[in-house]
Amino acid sequence: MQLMLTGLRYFEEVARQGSLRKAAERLHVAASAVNRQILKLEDDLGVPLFERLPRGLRLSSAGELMLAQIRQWQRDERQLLETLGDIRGTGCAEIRIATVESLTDQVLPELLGRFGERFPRVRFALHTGLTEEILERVATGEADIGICMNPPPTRRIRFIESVELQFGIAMAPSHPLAQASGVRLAECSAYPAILPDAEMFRGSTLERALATSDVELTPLAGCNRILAIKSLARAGLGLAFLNALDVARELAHGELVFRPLRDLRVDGARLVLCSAADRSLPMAAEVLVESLSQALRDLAPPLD
Amino acid sequence: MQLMLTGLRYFEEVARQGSLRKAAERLHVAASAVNRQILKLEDDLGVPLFERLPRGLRLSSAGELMLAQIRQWQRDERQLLETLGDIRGTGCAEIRIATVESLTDQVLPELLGRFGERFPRVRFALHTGLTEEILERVATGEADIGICMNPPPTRRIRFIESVELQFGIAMAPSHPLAQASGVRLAECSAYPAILPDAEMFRGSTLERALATSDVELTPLAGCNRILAIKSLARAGLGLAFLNALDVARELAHGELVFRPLRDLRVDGARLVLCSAADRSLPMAAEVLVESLSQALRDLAPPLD
DNA sequence: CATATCGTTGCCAAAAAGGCAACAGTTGGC
DNA sequence: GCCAACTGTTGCCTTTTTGGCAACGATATG
Repeated sequence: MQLMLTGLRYFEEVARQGSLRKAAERLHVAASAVNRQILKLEDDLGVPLFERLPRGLRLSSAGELMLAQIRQWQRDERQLLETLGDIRGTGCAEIRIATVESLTDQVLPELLGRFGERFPRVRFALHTGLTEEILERVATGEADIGICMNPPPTRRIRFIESVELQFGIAMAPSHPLAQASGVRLAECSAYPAILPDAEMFRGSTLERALATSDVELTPLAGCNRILAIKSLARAGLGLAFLNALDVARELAHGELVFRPLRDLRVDGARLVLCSAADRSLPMAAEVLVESLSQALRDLAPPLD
Repeated sequence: MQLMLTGLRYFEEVARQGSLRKAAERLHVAASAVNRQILKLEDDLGVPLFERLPRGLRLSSAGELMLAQIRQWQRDERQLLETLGDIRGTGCAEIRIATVESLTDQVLPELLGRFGERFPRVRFALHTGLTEEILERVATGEADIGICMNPPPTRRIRFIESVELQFGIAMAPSHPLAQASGVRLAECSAYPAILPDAEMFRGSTLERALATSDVELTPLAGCNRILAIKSLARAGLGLAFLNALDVARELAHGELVFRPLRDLRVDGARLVLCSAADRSLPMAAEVLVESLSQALRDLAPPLD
């Protein structure tokens, strides 16, 4: 496997050896062949690359430049071939995932960990964002795989798997509603709410839930990070309107209590796995998609 | 003139066009030829570079990497060929000169200016230093041309031209000795002297002049820069022991007065042009050497 | 003066690349 | 539904490039 022109390889060896015949020997070719390549190079470039001495060849100024460049190219080639070698068998060196924030907390790390055992050489690029940005990245090819909430239908995107998450309220264990069994949306208005900011709110499950009712919440805080919303709820400041996945870890640790909203009749919290419609995924990415599909399906039966 | 493998050029064009036939058309070859190069590349690398769609080819992950590298190599190639083009006709893109400080004041700039009119694309690298360092640079090839004072004989260096400079004292016009016509070394001991520091003193003309006489100078200041020595002398602080070349510009401006030392009988101030013995100079450098030879010879008849 | 080593060149065989025509598959328009 | 217009691919052949071998002239070394 040689990406470089034979003449350049020969040139490098001649420069290294200072002699046509020595170079030819190491290259396992006839000296005349090497010589002709050098002469052709010099003729093409219009510049002598060597000065001819009675005992051999020595680089000219032009040759020095040429040699430096060739060495650089050889390094480039080695690295490229190494990376391509990694790709062989996996289809790619890196899988770029655009995802909602909540998956990066627990589900995705565990899944990627298992994936890494099977494909040790594949790296990952995670980017978290909101639905709009995720879809944009998938569509433009900046991301191979996307996982987002409630995506609008598009033919640029191929939707692979879709699961309905439980939507409800999360609160500190000390909160009055923590003991209630079936909470309605209207009951929540009596307590302070920790809401997402305008950008997160747009298109969210909560937006549609409020639109289909006449409930007015009493906002205490707005926030552009789920992590922050959860922290505020954990501190007992109020109710957080999230889905079960968002608080999976806090539930497991008993830091938060989750109650689904009983009267919610919008198909609100759809978590969707997707990729670009017009491109086929590398093999390893396809495998990862399959694992992700399974993982999402496992989320479907209510965690609690 | 193409330094890159044909297969890589074809690949780049195919990636650009997204189609074998379109690429083949732009490359002025048959589509089958292009196709075979691509297939051969993929076979050699063991990785598919394109995914085959009914409407053409699209880059795979491996192909993206490959393309990025090839684009880089194309940029490298353009720049290299440009530089080599500059070298064509001159033999080099840069001439590296190691020289004594005093030449960089007036003689060298003027000479390089004239040289630049004839070889506009040749750049220069000037390095000033003392004899030892200059010879070292020339010998190791760090410099193409050296100009130094009183070099010890070596067979690693080829001495091209050698001129004897007048050695004497430089002083402010107001100095008592400025009016004297023939000054002896012994007379100088009566006045403060501005001497070079230990490193500059070693091997210098002054060292040998003092060694062959029993004169004791009265040092006022030591200095490691000729410029500083001259400035001190110009300010009237004392006598500076230099050669005529060192003060050529100040003499022309009337800022200093120079008096050769009459009784000096050492072949002290030899300014020598040299290059490495074991390498031949690029054409442009050879021309510059010839100009320098002439310029040095022009210094030989006393300036004053 | 002999010998060894250097780059270079002519002649010929081997290998690589290119051209042409045909084939199989998909897409888009009528 | 069929035809035209694409696509990539393959077999057969010619052209071009590259390599091997032997010999030549020149230079340095013993």
